[in-house]
Amino acid sequence: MPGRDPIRLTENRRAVLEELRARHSHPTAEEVHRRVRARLPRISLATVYRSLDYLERHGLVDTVRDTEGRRRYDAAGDEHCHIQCEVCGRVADVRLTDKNCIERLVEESGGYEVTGHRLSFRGRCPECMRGSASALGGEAGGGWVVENETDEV
Amino acid sequence: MPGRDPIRLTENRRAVLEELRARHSHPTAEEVHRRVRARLPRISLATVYRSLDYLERHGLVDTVRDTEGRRRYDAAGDEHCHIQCEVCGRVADVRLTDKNCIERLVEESGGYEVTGHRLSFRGRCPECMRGSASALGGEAGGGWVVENETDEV
DNA sequence: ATAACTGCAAAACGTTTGCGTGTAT
DNA sequence: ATACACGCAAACGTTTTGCAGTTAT
Repeated sequence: MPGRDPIRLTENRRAVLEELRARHSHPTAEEVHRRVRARLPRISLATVYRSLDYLERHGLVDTVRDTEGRRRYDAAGDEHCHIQCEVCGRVADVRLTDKNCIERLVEESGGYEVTGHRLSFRGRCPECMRGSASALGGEAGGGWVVENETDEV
Repeated sequence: MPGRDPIRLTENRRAVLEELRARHSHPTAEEVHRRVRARLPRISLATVYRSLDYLERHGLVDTVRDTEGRRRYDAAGDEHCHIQCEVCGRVADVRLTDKNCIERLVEESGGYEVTGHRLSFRGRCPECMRGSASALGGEAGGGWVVENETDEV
């Protein structure tokens, strides 16, 4: 954890961050690269990785592993879970009011002190339930994992 | 999903499966390979991967991604979540009586039909809370994801 | 005789790193 | 002058695949 040092937002890092903030589609590094290159054609994939890593270390970006083991990125915000439609693949945010109760549930049933959990959902989105076989908009993927840290102390 | 064809358990596949059943430590493929080689010194890593894949496709093995994106394997059993101690690294099972209520919670809050979720915990185990800086028994790792399918219809 | 299984080596994939150059949130 | 950031190419660790030989839940 970088202590109190300022966050240096270079043009590259800013472009990466703004891309993530523009759409919350949880892209892979390569997808970020492809999109950011529209603005900065000379940016390399390695720099995108380094930028994402930097932004994550400074708390501006959250990361997540998908079912294939790829890392996916999102601009950090208030913590929430995700749900991915198994028909069209699109990802949406889920806001649960009382998430922490499930941690307490575990503490009561074992001897553990629970410091964090991960939770994500799969399902069918309203549009796809209406039968419109739909856009297949979301980029690939097949299931989501979202970290929900209680650590961080 | 292989329809009704019989499950062919060769010596290699049986050894892999029995290794997973013997200890529920959620090893990586390489760890499985290392252990199975004690019984079958000539088995290759590729065969272990193919066996794990075969066993998973036939419902005998569950897989999970760890935080580094590696796949981890476990003999399929009644569904449960896991918790990993962040001190000693050991993994334990968590049995929640009323898991499905969280899916219903999401359905009520959005328009989604929820067909599955993933849930896993992190924390400190009873022994490590007693200060015994402990065995560091569990193999590496840093956070767990466990699939909890409601699909499967 | 047939189909499935296996070992080996090589490829593929996502991600990280070393190096030399460029830049100055 | 100094520290950081970057592009490029090569390396890395995990997983998959092509091929040729073997086995037979």
